[in-house]
Amino acid sequence: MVYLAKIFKLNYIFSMNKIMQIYEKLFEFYGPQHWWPAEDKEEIIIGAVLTQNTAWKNVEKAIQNLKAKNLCSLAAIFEIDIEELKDAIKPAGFFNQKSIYLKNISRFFKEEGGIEKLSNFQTEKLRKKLLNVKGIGKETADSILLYAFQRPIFVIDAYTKRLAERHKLTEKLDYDSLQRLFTNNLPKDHQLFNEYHALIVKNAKEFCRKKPDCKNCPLKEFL
DNA sequence: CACCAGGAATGTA
DNA sequence: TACATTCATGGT
Repeated sequence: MVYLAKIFKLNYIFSMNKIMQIYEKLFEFYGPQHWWPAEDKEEIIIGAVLTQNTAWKNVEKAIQNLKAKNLCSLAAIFEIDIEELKDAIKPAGFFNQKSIYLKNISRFFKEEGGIEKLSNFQTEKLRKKLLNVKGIGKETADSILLYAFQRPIFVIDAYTKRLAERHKLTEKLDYDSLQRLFTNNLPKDHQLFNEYHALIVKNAKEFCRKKPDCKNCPLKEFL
């Protein structure tokens, strides 16, 4: 029974919790989101840093600048002069810090022998290694784990927090509590976690930014 | 003009 | 542990 429930497309057979119901509603409304929007895993990792507290639109410009200079890889970022790196990522903001963060991450992957080697580590071990890199916090680490390494780790962001708040999914709104909430109420499926987080972002951008438009939101019935 | 965006590090009590 | 501050560009 529990095993069958892991096949999330059949989960409706069993009693669906609120977390799962919200996912079903979002997926029904928006369909698959095809995240992470990037050509390869290294671009995901780079984008994960660039998007820290930054509109994705600006990250896209920075990524394009990097690609135009053949800098959109960890090896290239490791080698390039940091001032030139700053110049390329400038549209994404916080370029003084992010240039250092990207250098740190590129050095980390170099020292660890690349993505292939790191793929051999268990998820929790890999997560701790990522968190040791200055510039990678919980959300960035989890984004990399989920979208680049395909690990079943649920990403919590400001949108997820606001969703849990508005729909009264829980009392405790800190990162770890929210992550446990979603993890404990969903089948541990990386593809499901992938879509769910992307759908939360999609929905927030469409109905919650600026003037909240709750009457047309697919989640209005859960308020 | 103010406010926010797919956060994290650092400092304070 | 629990908040407050700082970082910076570009869109609304």
